[in-house]
Amino acid sequence: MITTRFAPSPTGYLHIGGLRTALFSWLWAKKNEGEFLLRIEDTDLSRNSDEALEAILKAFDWVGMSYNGEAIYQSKRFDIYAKYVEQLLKEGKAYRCYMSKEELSTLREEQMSKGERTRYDGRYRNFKGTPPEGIEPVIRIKAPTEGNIIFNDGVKGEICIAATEVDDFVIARAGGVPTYNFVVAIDDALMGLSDVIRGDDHLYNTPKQMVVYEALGFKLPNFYHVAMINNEQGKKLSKRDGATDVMEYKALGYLPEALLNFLVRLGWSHGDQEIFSIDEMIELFDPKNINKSSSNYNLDKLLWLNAHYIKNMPNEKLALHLKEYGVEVEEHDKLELLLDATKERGKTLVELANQINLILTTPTEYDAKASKKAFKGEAMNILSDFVTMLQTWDKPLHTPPEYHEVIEKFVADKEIGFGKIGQPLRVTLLGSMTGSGLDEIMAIIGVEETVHRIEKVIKLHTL
RNA sequence: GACCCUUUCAUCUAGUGGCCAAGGAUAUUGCGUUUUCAUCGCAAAAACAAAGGUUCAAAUCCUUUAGGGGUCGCCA
Repeated sequence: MITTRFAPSPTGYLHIGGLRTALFSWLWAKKNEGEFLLRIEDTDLSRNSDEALEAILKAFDWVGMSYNGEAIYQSKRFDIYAKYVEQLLKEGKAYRCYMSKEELSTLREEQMSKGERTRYDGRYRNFKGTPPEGIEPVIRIKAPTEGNIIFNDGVKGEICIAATEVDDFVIARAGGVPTYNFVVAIDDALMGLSDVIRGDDHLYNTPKQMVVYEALGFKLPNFYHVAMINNEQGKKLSKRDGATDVMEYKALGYLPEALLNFLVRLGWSHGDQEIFSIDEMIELFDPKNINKSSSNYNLDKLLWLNAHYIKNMPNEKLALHLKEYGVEVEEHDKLELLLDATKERGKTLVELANQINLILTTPTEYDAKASKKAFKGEAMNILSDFVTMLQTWDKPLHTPPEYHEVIEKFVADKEIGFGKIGQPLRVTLLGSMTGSGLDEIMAIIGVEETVHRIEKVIKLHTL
């Protein structure tokens, strides 16, 4: 049985890097028909916020990832942690340390100046005397003092860290609140995790957590440390790099399936395959194919994927998404035609919404460059004649081919090139020189609106 | 500074000693399709960080150097 988890701390929005590790964990659990659990790391009372937690849950919901059972809150488990602190104290595997913060920082400065990695020197490890007055002690765990701490990372291979690099770290603060590395190890063990997939910024926490596992006699899970996502310049992703909040991608018009496909290919691959449906990801994901090195975030690829998913999405479903972007077309009688005519022209739902609005609303502005080019010479007469032909047309006018026939007949009768009517008509209908096919546009808006738009232009240009 | 991780086209990546004078994808450029734009199709350009080894044979193994990242909290 594979059990994985995502363990965010509710101090901000869900970051795309966090979403990727969550995705990897989720996929691995799903693939093995195991469980994916959610744990909220809120042991730091002062930094938590309800809004942050809500934002994280909302982002999970948006991408369609769900977790098994109830979310676990560490803040509600303090009694459990306290019990284990007691146990370790009793067994002599942990001890009270009365070092003041001033003493600690002096020690660090000394070590730093000697060019050493800073760490606690163990001065209270075997302390038997009378504790100093006025100091509320912290609890430290006894870490091994010699040898190496070795574990086999599922991504990076064997990791070997000298025991001297791991100090007797604090497991309970003055006041008794337990610390991160202590509670993570306990919860991961108690929640029955088989596989811990996390960012490689946690690599150095692993030996510390192993000390806790060892002291408490817990079974070690498999660890996988996934390298970071950097910005396009290869530097650490920061707010200045644009969207790092998952929900921002929704606002920008990205489909969740595109974002997940993008993220799953950042640091993971399955041969040459680029497009993965959610089901395929679940079927094919395996942490053994996770890359060792960090990867750069690349907006072009995400955009391409998003365009791909828009193009291939059934129109009904697309219409549902579009509602979130202020476009109500579900009830439109030409829905299929409208979306088929526009969805290849929008890389994001925002762009697609604009394309649709361009067709659905009578233009109020006409692109200056386009109209200068299109509305010259005989253009108004040609448009006027075209109106006449539309109004006297005696065959049905509903589909694009039917409109196409009108235009064909028109250019044949007039003995003019397609461009003579095409350019002015396009600018007339859309206000711009580029966009969907004329036949489609007319079929969508109908004869009446077509005529209306042409007459509006003629009126503007004959005053 | 110390410790740990990492290094294939601009970017994401395939590649586990011979199938590699390195493959795919995005972006770029060109051509074609399209009355426009977009889509689509075809083509081009583009990389094994460097130096030493090991081997009949190295992108793949080893060493060193250089670059990038992470960690060194009574934060998580």
